[in-house]
Amino acid sequence: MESGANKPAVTLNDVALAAGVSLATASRSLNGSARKVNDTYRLRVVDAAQRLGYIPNLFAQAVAKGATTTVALLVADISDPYFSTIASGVIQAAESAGLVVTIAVTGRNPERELATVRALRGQRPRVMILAGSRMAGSPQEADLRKELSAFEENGGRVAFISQNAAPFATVLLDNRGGARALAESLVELGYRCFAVVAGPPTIVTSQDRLQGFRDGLAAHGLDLAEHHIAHTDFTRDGGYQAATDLLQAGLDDVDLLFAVSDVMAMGAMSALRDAGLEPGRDLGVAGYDDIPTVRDITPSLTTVRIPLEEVGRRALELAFGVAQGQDGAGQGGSSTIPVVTEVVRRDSTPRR
Amino acid sequence: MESGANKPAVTLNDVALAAGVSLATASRSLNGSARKVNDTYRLRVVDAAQRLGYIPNLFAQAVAKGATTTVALLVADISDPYFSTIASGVIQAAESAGLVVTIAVTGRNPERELATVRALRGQRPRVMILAGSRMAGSPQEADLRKELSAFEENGGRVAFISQNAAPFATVLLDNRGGARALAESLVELGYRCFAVVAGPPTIVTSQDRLQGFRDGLAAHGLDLAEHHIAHTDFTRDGGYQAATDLLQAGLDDVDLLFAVSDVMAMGAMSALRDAGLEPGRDLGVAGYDDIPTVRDITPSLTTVRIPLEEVGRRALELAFGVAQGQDGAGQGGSSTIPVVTEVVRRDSTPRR
DNA sequence: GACTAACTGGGAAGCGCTTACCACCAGTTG
DNA sequence: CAACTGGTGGTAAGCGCTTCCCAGTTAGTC
Repeated sequence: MESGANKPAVTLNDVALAAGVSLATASRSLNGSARKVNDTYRLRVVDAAQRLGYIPNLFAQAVAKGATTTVALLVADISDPYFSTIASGVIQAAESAGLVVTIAVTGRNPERELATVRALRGQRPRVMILAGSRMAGSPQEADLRKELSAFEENGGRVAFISQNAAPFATVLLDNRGGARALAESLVELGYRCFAVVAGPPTIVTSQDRLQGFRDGLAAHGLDLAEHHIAHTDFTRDGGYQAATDLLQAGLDDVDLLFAVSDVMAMGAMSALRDAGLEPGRDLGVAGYDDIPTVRDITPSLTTVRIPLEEVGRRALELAFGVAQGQDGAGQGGSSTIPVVTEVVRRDSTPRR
Repeated sequence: MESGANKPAVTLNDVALAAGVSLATASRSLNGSARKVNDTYRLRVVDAAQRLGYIPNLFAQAVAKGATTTVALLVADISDPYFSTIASGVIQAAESAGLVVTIAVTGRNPERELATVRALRGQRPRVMILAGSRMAGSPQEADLRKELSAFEENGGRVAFISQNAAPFATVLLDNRGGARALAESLVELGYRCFAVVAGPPTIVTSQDRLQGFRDGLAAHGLDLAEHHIAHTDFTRDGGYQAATDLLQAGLDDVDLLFAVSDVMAMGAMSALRDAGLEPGRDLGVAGYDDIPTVRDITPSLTTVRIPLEEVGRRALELAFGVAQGQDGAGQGGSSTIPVVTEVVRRDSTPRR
């Protein structure tokens, strides 16, 4: 049954016919071709296209030109403000460059990520941007790398948003440095005993932030007790759960709780409250990322600011970036843009 | 200079050659074609594809088949949790159906929206989902409608996520009813004098929520004073600004502030605080949407729950939905799915 | 004024893939 | 055993578009 009546879409051919010119001329008139077309013809074509409601078939163009206008973005979870803010930046930059963005979700699952990259390759995007990918020692890591290299060899560009991703262009997030700076500034505020809500041990982002935090404490001769670290999902609920666990295990002497992401920090704060502790008053709390909402919560959250939208924009620019010298064999170039990270002190960490 | 060295991607032809079969056989072996292929051949092809790292070119497939596997999603602002949560739902549903999602941002600008729909049409997506679109009396409205109808006539499907969008399939958000229910439950809690942070007057969503709220009050013989309504952007900053303005104009007798979206409510709460008022204690506050964060803020926000992820999923299902009877001329069918909306009472509105 | 140069249409090949359509080969069947 | 089926490869014609290449025209040049 279906809906029937599918009037096929208007094609360039229809336009050429209507304008009484050849296909070639029509094509040349409608998109910035190098070739000039007599104004008389051009106008006739443009007019016909207008009248018929012609819309060029991007796919056909892509096939004919052998190049697309697509940018693929892989994120762990688009409903997470961290990623959606980055996505916003990518989309902004892409749209202003006339590119279309395709978003895929990997759910922080290496297997899924690999599969997604494969599938996305079928779209022959100009650029693939991977955010929230870890390149940790997962078994799929090598495959991923191979897949991406192959993609680059076919002329694609890859950009990571990450703390390090050796052979690919990367917008470098200095998670370790940021966490370290945070730790130091907390110590300076008078905090002395810390607990951490960390992500899954395999996630490099979490590892780095944890390690950086440790480094910062160590610089002041302070230590982070192993039993004051809880590993959990990189989500609000994970944060809640981990904080609850920590609380149960005993947090008596702890005066500051650091969650390795803002989203987790928010969950943790709720857990504290549910346990009768007031964040900021009974216990300092700090996060990481500076997602938009955390300045509006109470107490406003001390965190490490990453200019997320900018990161998204930069990633795209980087991918198209400077001619990478290093020509010859694939290896698009492992250029890198560092991103300035900054500790933002708010009400959740009053001076002690 | 560029990067040179672009080993062209492996094509089906290469695979066919390597497997020593014809192009047709290769094609038939690699994707569920109706035709059967001798196992001997099939395995040879599959094996060759594997070895060469063949990845089918989606665009070429699309051109050849005349049908794509793309879903286009238009949102006002992807970094807004409202939209990113919906997007998450759409992406989930799409991926499990083997479809790829393309996201475009309209910034709540009708002109941009129209342009985007046009551009997206070039992708010949199977479905276009429009969220946060208003179909209010904007001058572009007719054009949009025409564009979308044309899209449907060419075999595309359109789904709106909205409060009403006459000629297209719609996941119906009962903004009016939700706001009305909210108002009534607030009255029941003892609130008597209200102020509203509304969106731009042209946005239907805002109009409806405002009107519904009014209706709810009216049902109890209460009124909403004109000077207790502030119109502003549909953003956190808009909410902050509007609340500040209201405060300045005098809010003495008001005991509840309703913001027509949670994001705005969050901004408004910050404004209240900055003015020395404690939300929930000095003044009740309510929002709309139930975005994930609002249960974690303090005080947790009373709001109207929309199952956003589900809405996204539903939108996609609806678009593919039931054979729409109504065949014949275009008009994919203006079927509709209502979404259950529910008042969630939290700490920002203690009983008075 | 003959000859070259510079333009600009159009024809047609081809991008990577699907899918009629045809051919061929067993395997029936009376 | 001839005519006939059903099944399965291959051939080739597209899908909508770009672009190479050729040819015709006009403009320049000595």
